[in-house]
Order: sequence, then C-alpha cells, then structure tokens
Amino acid sequence: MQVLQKEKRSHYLDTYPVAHLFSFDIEESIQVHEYDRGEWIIREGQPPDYLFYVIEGKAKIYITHQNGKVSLLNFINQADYIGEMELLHEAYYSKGIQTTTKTICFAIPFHNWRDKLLEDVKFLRHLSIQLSDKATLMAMKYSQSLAFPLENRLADFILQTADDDLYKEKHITVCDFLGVSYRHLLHVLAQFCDKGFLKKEGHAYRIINKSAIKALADMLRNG
Amino acid sequence: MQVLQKEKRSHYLDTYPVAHLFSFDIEESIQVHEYDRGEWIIREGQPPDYLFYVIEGKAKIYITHQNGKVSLLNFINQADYIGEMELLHEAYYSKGIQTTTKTICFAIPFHNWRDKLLEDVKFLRHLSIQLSDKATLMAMKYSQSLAFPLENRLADFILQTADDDLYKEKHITVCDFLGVSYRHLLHVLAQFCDKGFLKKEGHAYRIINKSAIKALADMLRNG
DNA sequence: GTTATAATATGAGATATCTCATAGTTTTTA
DNA sequence: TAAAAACTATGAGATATCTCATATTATAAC
Repeated sequence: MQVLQKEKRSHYLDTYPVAHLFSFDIEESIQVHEYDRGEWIIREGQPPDYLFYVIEGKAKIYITHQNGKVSLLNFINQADYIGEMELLHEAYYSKGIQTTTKTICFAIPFHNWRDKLLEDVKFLRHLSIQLSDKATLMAMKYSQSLAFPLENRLADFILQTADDDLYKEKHITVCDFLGVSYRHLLHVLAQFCDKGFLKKEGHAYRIINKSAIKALADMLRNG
Repeated sequence: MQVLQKEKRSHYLDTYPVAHLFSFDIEESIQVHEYDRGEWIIREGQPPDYLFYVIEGKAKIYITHQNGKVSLLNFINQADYIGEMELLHEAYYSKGIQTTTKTICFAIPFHNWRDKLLEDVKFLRHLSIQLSDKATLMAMKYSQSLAFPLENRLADFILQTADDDLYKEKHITVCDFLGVSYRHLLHVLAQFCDKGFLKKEGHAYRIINKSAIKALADMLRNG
C-alpha cells in the first residue's frame, strides 16, 4: 500500500470530488491510498484506523469460519464505504477486504474525525442509504440461499456477470460467493450444458438458451 | 389495529419518551397504534405510510418466495424501527410484518415528516447504528447458513431461546427461521436426544448436556 | 524457462436436507 | 361444544450438496 502525495494526491482529489458527501471541509485530512491487486485493505479481525471511500478499483469482503470454510460476502466497488461498521461500533469483528484490481481509496482517519462524522447529516444520510441497501441485499441473499437450490442462484449470478452472453467467472470465486463446493458448482454447470442452456467454450460458458436461464433466475424474485 | 387517543395515547407517550431520538419536537404528530396478536403491521408488498417505532410487544418479519417457501427473516422487539427501508427508498419491496403478541408502536406519518427525518442528525445516527447491526446480522446468518449444517445453527438457536434450560419454541416457527424443513428439524432434534444432549419433556426439550450444545454453537463464532 | 502454486476437471461414495404421505393432538373459531 | 385449523410426529424414498482422491492445465514466482 502506498499513501499518495502531492500531485498524485491532488489529481485524485480533483477527479473525484467528495464535497457533496460532507457538510464540512475535510479535504485537507483526506489521505489517498493506493493498493495493488490482491492486497488486503483490512485483514480479518484487525479493525482499520480509517474510514475508506473507494474511488477506483474493486475488492471482495471475506469471512473465514472455524471449520475452514470461507465466505465471499460481497463485492465492493466504486463509491462504496469500507470501515463504516467499525466507525459505528467500537467492538466489531472486521471482515477481511482484499482488492481484485489496483484500488484507490480516500482514507479518513477515525482518530480525528469519528465524532465529527457522526454529527454530520449529509454523511449520515448517505451512509444510512448504503447500509439499508446492504441489509436488504444480505437479507435477500440469506433467504434465497435457504429457499432455492444452486440451480436458481447460479442462473441469476450468470446473468449478472455474463459479458456479451459469455460467462467466465473463476469457479473458485463463485464457490465462495454462492457458498457451495467446487464439485457441486461444476456439476450444476454441466447440467446446464446437458440441457442446452450453456455451451462450454474453453474455460468459459456461452449462454445458448437465455430465456431458460432467465426463467430459473426469475424464481428468486418476489412480489 | 386501533389508533389510541387521549389518555391512552398520553400514557404511552409519557411512559416511553422519544425526545432523545429526534432533534426536533415531534410528539404532537406521533400516533400510537395498537395491534392485536397475529395482526399484520405491514402486508408483504404493501409499503406503509408510517415510520414505526416499537415500544411494546414482538413481531416477525416474513418474506414469501415464488416457490411457496416462507422465510422468517428476523424478530422485531422493543426499540426497533419498522418501515425504515421504505423511508429511505421510495421503491422498496416491503416485507410482511406480523405481531406475535399485542404490540404498541409509535407511528410517524411519512407524508409530513420524511424530509424532516432525513435531515435530523440524532435520528440518522441512531438509524445508522440499527441498520449496521441489521446488515451485520444478516451477513452472519447468510454465511453461517452456507457454511454450517443445521446441527450447529440449531444448537445456537436453542441456547439463545431456551428459558431455564428448557427449549420450547414452536417447530413451525423455527423451520421458517432457520430455513429447513419441518421433517429435518425434528430429525436433528431427535439426534440431539439420541446423543443425550436434550431430553424431551412433553412438547419441550430439556438441555441435559449444555457443554455439548455449546460446543456445537461455538463453531459459528469466528475470530 | 522452470518450478511452485493456483485453478480446472471428473469419479465415487457419503451425508444433509427435502418431499410426500399419513395420523394424532392441540388450539382456535364459529 | 363441535368443527376447522394449526401444530406435532414418524416413515420412506428422493435429491441437493459435500468430501475426498486424483489428474490435468494454467498462472505466478524465481
């Protein structure tokens, strides 16, 4: 990790203005952190000293269970906060956060700014909306994971991530994300091929029968 | 549902002061709603017109899936908000909320107060903390449900709900809450009895070997 | 470049969990 | 208080998913 200085720092501050997120002037205190691909922004169980705001790049939120299984809780993208939980709760078990690409974050030190942030309407409103989205998303994923077999959840995931009808996610990542074994994921992908929904192209899969995949994914929707 | 008036209304407003939750004076506009046991505070898919704050009673949050399965997402207790999601998002698929006991809520009409609430620091800070708890809880439940078999999750639930080492929750509720079939829940309970962890007493179960149950539940903890 | 590491791939057997059918019991409702 | 509805209970067979073993291929590190 590098803390960017001078021109590099100003470049990002100018390119991604954040004045609209706060009622007070915080620019002076914002650090700009750059992480390489694969670096950990937060290590599991080690609370950070900063509130981060992602301006470029992508990351993943991981939690490791006692039985050795690893869950990929969610992806983090531009305009997401990192460390909000720790900002709000002194005692919080921090999830691990690992970048998947080079990532640039604005970093606001808790030390001087926690109290100020917790008194700022603009920030809190923005945060509330993000948190409610997060809570809703997790509730949906939770109930869907219990109510539907992998078939439906995978169909949904394929549609969400396919690029030009070509699905090419790493199986290993998908296992952690959907919470199933590698073996079973391949099994269901093979079924999709057998049924003529997908066709394997090298290590990727082409969507052949989109409406069939869509029908499976639509089962997850309610209302 | 009844909207309480006059003495009854003042009684609750006096008994449960909420001035500390808001920066402005809202007491005049607060309605006091009383729901009978089993009544729906929100019907699934029908967004409410009020932000509720529960002052007495208990409720359950339900969502129904297209395949007919029902998930009991969580329990609602005193000091929880209801309708916060709808306050923050104009378009939101409302979960169903049903009381399990007679329940009293303060109800603040969105109509006049939405904008004011979204500008109030005290309210937003309090809400942020509740939402972050909710998001964290759902994330934990999600990842645990994928990483552990019912055995562990049920052990945890038994310890959380047992009263004086006697577990007596309704199976049907627990199935919806833990997301398993009735048949399987009974199967695992029977296993616990076989292993000498529990002993059946009528329709309830007495915890005989607490440390064994605790060991199973502790598997869920991380860090 | 070569070696180490990570990712893909497949088979076979085990286990967790579900569905359905059926019956008795308790609670609620009329 | 009788009928309806909700809840408890158990068996048997089906399916979703996991574990482990092993081989191959792609990617990263030296």
